[in-house]
Amino acid sequence: MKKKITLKHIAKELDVSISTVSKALKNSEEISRDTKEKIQAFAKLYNYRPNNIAVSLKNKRTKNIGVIIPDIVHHFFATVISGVEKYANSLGYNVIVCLSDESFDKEVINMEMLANGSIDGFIMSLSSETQQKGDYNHIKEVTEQGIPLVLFDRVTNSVQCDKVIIDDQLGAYKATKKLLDMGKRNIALLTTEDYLSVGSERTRGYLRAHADSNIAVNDKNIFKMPTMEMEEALIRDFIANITLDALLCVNEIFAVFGLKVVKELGMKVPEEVSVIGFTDGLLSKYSNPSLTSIAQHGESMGETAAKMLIKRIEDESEEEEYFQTKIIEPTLIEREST
Amino acid sequence: MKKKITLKHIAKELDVSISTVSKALKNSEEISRDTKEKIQAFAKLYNYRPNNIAVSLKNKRTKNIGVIIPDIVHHFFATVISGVEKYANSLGYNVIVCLSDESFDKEVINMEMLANGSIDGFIMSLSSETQQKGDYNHIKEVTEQGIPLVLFDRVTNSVQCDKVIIDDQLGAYKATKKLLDMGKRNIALLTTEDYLSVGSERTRGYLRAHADSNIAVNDKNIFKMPTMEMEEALIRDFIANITLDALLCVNEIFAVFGLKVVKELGMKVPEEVSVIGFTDGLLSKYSNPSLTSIAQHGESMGETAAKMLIKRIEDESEEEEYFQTKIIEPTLIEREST
DNA sequence: TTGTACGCGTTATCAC
DNA sequence: GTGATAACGCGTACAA
Repeated sequence: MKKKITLKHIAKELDVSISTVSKALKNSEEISRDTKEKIQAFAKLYNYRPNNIAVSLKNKRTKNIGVIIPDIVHHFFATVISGVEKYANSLGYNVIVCLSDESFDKEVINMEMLANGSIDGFIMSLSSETQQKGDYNHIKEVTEQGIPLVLFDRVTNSVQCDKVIIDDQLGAYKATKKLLDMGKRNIALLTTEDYLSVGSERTRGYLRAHADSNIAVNDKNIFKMPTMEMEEALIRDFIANITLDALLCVNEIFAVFGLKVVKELGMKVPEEVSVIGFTDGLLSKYSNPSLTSIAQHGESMGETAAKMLIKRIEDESEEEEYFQTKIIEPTLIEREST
Repeated sequence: MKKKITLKHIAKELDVSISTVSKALKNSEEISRDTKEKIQAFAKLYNYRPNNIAVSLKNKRTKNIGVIIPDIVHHFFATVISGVEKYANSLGYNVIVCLSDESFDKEVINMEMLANGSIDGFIMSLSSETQQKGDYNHIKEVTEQGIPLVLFDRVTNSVQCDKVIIDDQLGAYKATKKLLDMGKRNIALLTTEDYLSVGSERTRGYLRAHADSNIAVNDKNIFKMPTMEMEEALIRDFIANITLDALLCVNEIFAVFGLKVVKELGMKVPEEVSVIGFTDGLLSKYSNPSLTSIAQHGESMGETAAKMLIKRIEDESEEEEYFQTKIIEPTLIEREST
């Protein structure tokens, strides 16, 4: 087992000082060609690499980005991670992923863990429990310490920081409008309780589309799921007890399951009932019939968030405190279900 | 902006030495009650937390685990991450995720980046390109440095280390046997080239099941995809040019798409053609009809891997070099497609 | 009971 | 051209 080699080892072996080695490896002009060559050859031979931890301690820069998301199994979050990863890696940053599991406590613990020097900045999406409680002190503490933060997707006005979101209202509006224009008049909406920022925005878009078309909304056609959890029975009940000619869902899991229920109840898709979901993931693409859906562009969201964060991290002039909110436009992907 | 507070600050503020502060915060017996109380109160007030980086440098322990996977969008890998995360976090470890994107080079770069002190150990699944090249030097270097490593799912015999896999051969065997027992005689197999360890194992299971039942295999019924990529045209061609009464696929994306093609070609599922896939993810669960599939238990795989790794990390007695391979038994989940 | 000194690995400054 | 020294923040053996 050959242990990791350090500057000290090289120095001793070659009988020079540590600082000489350090400079030589940086190709400093101060060092003679001979010495440099000797040291560089030796370092290459033993595959010397500076210890990241020591460098971090010295520079007060870790080159790590902390990403906290509620859940990794949802396709949307996975794509965001992927986007963050790509951009961050290209600039030499690592990505530390923590899952809050939709729990306030886990979110707090993870943030604290990372905030003590492990990372240079955060990218996060709030857990549903956090949004429900409306308690953002753990986040404020972090920003007050001067650690840059970018919130995405599930955000809040209570925290001053950079944000990346999609225009959820517009997404829902577009989808609803399309359905209305197709002549649908009984569009069921399967959304979440209002404390989830995205749920309430999407509900708003649905309502606005109706208002714009001067079409009344039947309250019975709207169902707000208590959490992001799939509760099949609730969805079954909802759909079975209304008459609908279209179904709009706030995520693709709800959508694909809703689609299934609709078919089981004997309605034809898309002939009798059209279905549209949010998140253009594999589920939408490969469901049967394939789902028309509102793409949230997770990868580009992740990339944008990473870009904003790294800019903040590397920007020395910590003067200006104006924060930006980037809004990504959702896209309607039409498939077989409409 | 209140900067992060250090022992030094506290010491200066309270006019004691740094070591006194350090000891007091650890509730050392050496320090008088008065001093301890004073220091602890002050620390709590200013929300003191030790700097992880400094502690890491000192202890040569980062409490970070590096996870390298080919891809995060595949449901299977996402569940593994989730399993690793849960177990690791419960013991105070962070998880650093890197994606190799099925690329050898990215895999090497990421490993090197993390190996220089950022993590205490690796959990990884080989990229397809790495398996194809059969070049494992970057991995051997890491293990030779004494960094613990656990390989999962896509593994190789060329590297000596702990491993967690599912019994892929058995999984395919079970599925094939079931189909044969149902009277199916033209079972198409949609797999990958043999260089992918899981693909070749699954193919083997398929063949063994036929042999055990004394049923000849028609070579035309086996198609090996060149990569893990979905290439819709290839799958279409394959299925259109054979006669089949069942379809077995090595992952759920292939399966759900295969299902679609079969239906488009006018065959009824499951009446005329049965379909079974690997990976019991959301796609399988919510496809239409829902897919019978072989569960790989990703979450428990992740948890097992994390458990093995952390044990290795925390085990001081680096004597014994016997490595384990944990084999998780796949489960056949029966749904509507068979 | 408290403080001094040292080391973890690196880098930057300054002295020779 | 080379080397000694200090510093990043923490913890601990040892000295006072």
